[in-house]
Parts: sequence; C-alpha cells; structure tokens
Amino acid sequence: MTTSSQTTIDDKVQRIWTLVALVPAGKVVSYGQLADLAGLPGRARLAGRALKLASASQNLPWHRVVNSQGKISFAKGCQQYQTQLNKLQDEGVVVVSGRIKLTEFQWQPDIGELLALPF
DNA sequence: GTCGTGACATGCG
DNA sequence: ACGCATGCCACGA
Repeated sequence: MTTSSQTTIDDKVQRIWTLVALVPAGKVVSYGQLADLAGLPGRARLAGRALKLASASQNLPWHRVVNSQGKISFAKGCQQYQTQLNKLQDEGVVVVSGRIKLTEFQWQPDIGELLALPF
C-alpha cells in the first residue's frame, strides 16, 4: 500500500504537545483528557510520557496538566511539584489541600480550536 | 521475549 | 476519602 498512514509513537506524542500548547493560563487539563482529544482514549500514560519527553525549548505549559482527580501527579513536596504548584497559583488557579476543583478550572476546548487541529 | 516501572484512569470495597 | 487491583502500553534492563 502506498497510501498507508501509520501513526508512530512520535506522531502521538506530537499531538499531545500540540494540545497542551492550546491550554490557556488559569485553566488545567487532565492527562486522560489530552489523550482523548488526541484520539487516543485510554492512553493517559502516553500523555504523561509526552510531557516527560518534552524539552524546555518547546515552552509548553506543562504545569497546566494534572490528573483526573485534579491533583498534581508528582510526589508532594518534590521540586517539580513545587514548581508546578507555584506556576498554577501565579495564574490564579486555586489549589485547596493539593487539589484543584476541576468543575471550575478544567479547560473546555473550543470547537473551532479542535477543528483547526492537523488531526 | 519477559518483567518492572511509570508526569494515568476507573472501579470496588 | 483511601488503598488496591486492573487496564493500558512504551521503554529499558
């Protein structure tokens, strides 16, 4: 087949990065949500991997990604945890007992934004 | 090829 | 609310 379009791991990671870049300040998104939006249901861990692989030069707002419970997925107290927490609070995201109220701060992508995506 | 690990999610008790 | 099991699957040892 000359027209086969195989989606490699890199393509998927690329999609996650593209989506994260769309999240506005003051809002958060969950790993699972990113995977879903990328057309990869059930692949939340891949979203996490994508962020780990991302380089600082990409300037991704990775701190806006939390788990489905609205909590930061780093060990409480570690350096990364603190950095993420600080950035979120700087943006106005309210964190109570290490938790964020998703009903209030979870990002709801715009239809047009999704249609404009390359996938 | 098998196994353990992981920036996850969900269901059950 | 919390821990534990299971599902998921890429990666490295």
